Amino acid sequence: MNVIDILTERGFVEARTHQAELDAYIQEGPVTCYVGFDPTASSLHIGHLVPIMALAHMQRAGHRPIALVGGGTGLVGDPSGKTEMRQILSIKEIDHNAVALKGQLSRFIDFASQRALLLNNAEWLTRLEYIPFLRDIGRHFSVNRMIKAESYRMRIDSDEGLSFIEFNYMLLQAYDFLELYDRHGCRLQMGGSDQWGNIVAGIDLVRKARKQTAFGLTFPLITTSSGAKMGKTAAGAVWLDAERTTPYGYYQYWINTDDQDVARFLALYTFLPMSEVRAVAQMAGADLNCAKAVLAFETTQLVHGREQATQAFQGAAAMFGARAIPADMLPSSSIPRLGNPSTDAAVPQSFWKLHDLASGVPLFKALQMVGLANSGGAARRLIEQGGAYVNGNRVETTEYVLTARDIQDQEILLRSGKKKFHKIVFRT
RNA sequence: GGUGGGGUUCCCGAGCGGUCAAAGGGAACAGACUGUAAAUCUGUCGGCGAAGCCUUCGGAGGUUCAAAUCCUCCCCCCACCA
Repeated sequence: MNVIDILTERGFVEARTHQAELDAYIQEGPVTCYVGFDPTASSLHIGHLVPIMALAHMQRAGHRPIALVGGGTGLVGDPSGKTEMRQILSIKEIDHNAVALKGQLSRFIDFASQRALLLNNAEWLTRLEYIPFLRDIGRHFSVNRMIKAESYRMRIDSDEGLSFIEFNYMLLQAYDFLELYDRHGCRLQMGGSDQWGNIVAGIDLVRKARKQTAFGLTFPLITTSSGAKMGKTAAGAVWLDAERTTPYGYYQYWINTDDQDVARFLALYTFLPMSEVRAVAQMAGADLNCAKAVLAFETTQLVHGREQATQAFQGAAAMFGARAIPADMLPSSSIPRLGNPSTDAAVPQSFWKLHDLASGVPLFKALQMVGLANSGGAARRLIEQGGAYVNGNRVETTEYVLTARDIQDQEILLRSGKKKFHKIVFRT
């Protein structure tokens, strides 16, 4: 089974060019492939996981992945599939972001001793000179063809239109491919399905400029069964950066996976063997919930490490009830299975002093302070609708005032709705 | 540069002098049902210690007892023309 087969089996492949030739090329021996990441934020989010995992699978199969941080292309902004023009970032912001992305990618891919490369296309793109670029690269591109590209169509048809700077994006990405071919013999580019046009443009450029065949592979856009884009919540994206999304929050995102998505996500977002993952597709009810715990644990562990994942798992047990994971459930997972202490260390918390409570704090105000409600009005509504709890007891009146009597074991546990908890810890 | 059409609360989108904190839908939140799932039904959905008041309809002025709605200037977007 070659790596393309593995990726296909696990649900990573939407489309690919030159199917037979690509297979033959992969069989020949270790290859070099790349995926680009635009540094539009200082953290990657769940939406980036598919390409990251794909690169990790490539490395595990003995190939050499290149993670290309788009320090140069980020200056231009990819319009592919976007309905609105991207905010153009400053060079300083992009450099800062590029550094942050490198750190996050390193958790999934081993960049030691050239086993994988981490490059920044600012290295070559920012040095380009306009006229030579037009003459050497630009002449290979047909505008007639470009404007027909699916990736541009949305914008060309839209009210907002497409600016010239964005129109150039395709050339720059194609040029990246050529550059990586020249420098590192890279002949395979992978990317999201919205990247198809850009990838094909690069393949064409390598063929025209170097008379060589290059390959492309795209990933499907992952949506949840309910149709939502992966990793989007009301609060925004789910980030890999622990400062933006806590490990507990990250774990919670995954454990709330739709029933129908569990097996698919285990295949995509963990390294658990497919023989075990397939069994999950038959599960329902309690078993399936255990599988969700495994999914949440494994994904959290990948990003935040074992200790943080364990704390998130135990925190969930403390809040929602412990759950024994059967030994034969996804046996390759290293999730703790027996005698789990349920510690709530990972549960969102804040620290108060006893005298903060001296004259009592109205509950609606506390809910707001702690972040369980966005405003006093929202907090009042929450209480009115019966969604506010203190130490597990539903609060009946908006007039409720927290006092020292509510403290249990140095803590007050607040809860909003069924699953949002916050712990106030009292220190003298 | 000319002509025409636009910019409304998180998003889409009605409103076109008072009854507008602004219809409807989506998202979101809460309740019921459950399994920290989905679907469904119900309620909520600018801010304020909740009384009434305050701030919102691209920006700045103006008319009026009263402006998201009328007028002036400006900014931005789109279409067609040049």
